[in-house]
Amino acid sequence: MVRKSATGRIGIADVAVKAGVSHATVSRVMNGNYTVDPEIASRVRAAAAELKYQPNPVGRSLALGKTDTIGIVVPDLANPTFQAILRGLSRAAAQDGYRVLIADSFEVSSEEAILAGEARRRCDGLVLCAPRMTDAELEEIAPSLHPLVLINRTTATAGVPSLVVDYGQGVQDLAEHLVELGHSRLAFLAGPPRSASNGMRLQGLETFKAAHPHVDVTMLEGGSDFDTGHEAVDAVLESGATGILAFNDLVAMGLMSGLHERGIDVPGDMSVTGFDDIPFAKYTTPALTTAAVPITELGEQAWRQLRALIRKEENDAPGSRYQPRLEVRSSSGPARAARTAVHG
Amino acid sequence: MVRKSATGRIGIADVAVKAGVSHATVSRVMNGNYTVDPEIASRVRAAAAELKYQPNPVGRSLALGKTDTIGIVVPDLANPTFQAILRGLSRAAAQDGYRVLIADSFEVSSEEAILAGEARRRCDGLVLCAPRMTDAELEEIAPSLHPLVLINRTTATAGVPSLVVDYGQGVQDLAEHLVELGHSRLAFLAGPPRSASNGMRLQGLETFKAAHPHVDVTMLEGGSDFDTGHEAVDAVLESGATGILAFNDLVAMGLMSGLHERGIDVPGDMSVTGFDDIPFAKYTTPALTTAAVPITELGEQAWRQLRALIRKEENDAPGSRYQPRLEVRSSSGPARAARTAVHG
DNA sequence: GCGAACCGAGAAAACGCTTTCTCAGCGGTG
DNA sequence: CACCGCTGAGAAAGCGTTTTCTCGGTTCGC
Repeated sequence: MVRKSATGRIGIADVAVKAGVSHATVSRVMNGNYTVDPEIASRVRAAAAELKYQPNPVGRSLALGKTDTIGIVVPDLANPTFQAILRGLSRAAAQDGYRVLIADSFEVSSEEAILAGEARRRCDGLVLCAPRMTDAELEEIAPSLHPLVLINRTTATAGVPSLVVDYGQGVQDLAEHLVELGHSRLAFLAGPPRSASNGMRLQGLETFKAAHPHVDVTMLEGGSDFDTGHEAVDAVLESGATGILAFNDLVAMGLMSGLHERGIDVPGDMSVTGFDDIPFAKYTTPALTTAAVPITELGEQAWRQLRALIRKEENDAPGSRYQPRLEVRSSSGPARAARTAVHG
Repeated sequence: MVRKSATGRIGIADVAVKAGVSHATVSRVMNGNYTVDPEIASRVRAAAAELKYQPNPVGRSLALGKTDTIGIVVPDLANPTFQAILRGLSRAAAQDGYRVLIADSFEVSSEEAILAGEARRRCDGLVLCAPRMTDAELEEIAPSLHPLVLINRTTATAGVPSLVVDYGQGVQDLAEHLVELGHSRLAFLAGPPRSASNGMRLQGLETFKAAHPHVDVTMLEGGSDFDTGHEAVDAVLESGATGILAFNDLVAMGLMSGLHERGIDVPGDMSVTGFDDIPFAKYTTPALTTAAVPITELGEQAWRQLRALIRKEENDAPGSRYQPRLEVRSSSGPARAARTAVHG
């Protein structure tokens, strides 16, 4: 009997009729506008409660010009790193009454820009993790995406904060660690060729090589998941390296699993390091030496920055750089020669 | 110069002016309504392209009464199981042009209903994973949430498909497996007390106990994460059990890590099983024996069911039941006594 | 050659809400 | 007692679309 015509749901008009006031007044009451007579206000509230009225968010959004929703574009929802960013973001945003719309580009770089645009139009702001997109493309779409926060990328576009993890430094720390353990032949099991964070790692390795001319660093092609690591066993063995820097923890885990199948002992015969310190890294056997990134915090921070943009606040910290922390566990150990020396 | 007044973005009106037609005609062209003169249509398209016009989804949603978005409520975004459901759902929905809005209830049961309602109002449909909500509460809100798909719960409300994993059967299979290995003292490291899926496991165990009166099954309190498992080491040891059924893989991993610290050999001294077969289960050491659930597929299926509801199609399969598949790996092995017997 | 059916496009209504505008009604003041 | 300012609530104008309604202009049939 209270059913409204079109949508079948109860609207502001129904409450207005029931309370014997105009719908404008209902709106005022619902939004805590205190210019309404207390007596009428309570009558409206009673009517709303009785009808279980809940304002339609779409109508509200149109009128207010905001959706109380933010979007996030990720390249792969199966990757624990992005899951953690999403979690941190979602949690922080929820505390301020915002919801999160997700868009997974499934590692297809051509989708990234389109998804970003679509998501942005439905939301009040966007967090973009688009490692495959070219710089030129990013530069082109960034202005239309504002308010925008970038993860692991930077742009010349003004007013776009960047949250970037210093992968270069992290990989250097890991390499230093392996060298200190006596490894002189390293191999880097790279990530996806056009990935931005892979580029940062490569740069870090260049710096490292310059500082350690006597250390041999082989570059191996790779990817970003378990399987990549697992399939890389042959290439890794061929390289003759005894210290392996895997693109990330997933790749490292895949590699360790493959090495195990071949009967190669980690860290006895070979040391393996990962990157990210995903929650599972400490539960592998041997526990994975890695570079820990405060990734959930990064998601939270992304929300802070985005919120500042949405509220048009002065943002004193337009972006930040995260230093990975070396997490030494048991997947890395003394190199064969060094170990023999110690034992002898 | 082309900037519109209020929102600052280009609207249909700008295109209309530029093309010298009414905004109704622009709308017709944009929606592929062929009652428009081809010459005019191309003029409109040119204007739209030049202005980079993109229809405002909020306005569209209001007019069309749909948002092309679905919502999902999960109890914990940190849990790989829900991450996998989300991924499968998101992927399947994306293929049909739908986006996913997420709502994390952070295991707070009182939030589940509220979040569900809020999310639903912004979307065309909802997938609900609300293990803590009481049956009564679920029954009460279900009608207002339609189109709705439930995960691991059922309801008497008509037209609400349920996708449920047969945890009862799974835990029975695991218990049988342990018994076959010679274990006669088992312990169940339970999940969150009010969790629906925990209840299903308990029921399964009752059935198991009835069939195996000679087997001793100790019930231990627990939770659903790493830490729970890690902290349960003492209780597990006290129970005297040699075969441990952990609530899920996360708990099993935490437990194994704790046992390892105590120098207890798995599976030599004790067998441990998990549940879910999360991607990391096969990379633990020893690799985890578990009950595999086709969880990504479950997310996909949730979308299928929801889509049928949204499109008001006849739905011949209102819900389905998933049988876990026993995945025997190396965390389970012969019981001490049995093993000795074998060796002797 | 005239009315009927038709076609294409503008005008206007609708979607559900917020907010400005407007105007009764009231109390206070000179 | 007339005027003014103020309060509180209804009317109406958006917000940006889609879609129905309407109507001038053709075209067709007889």
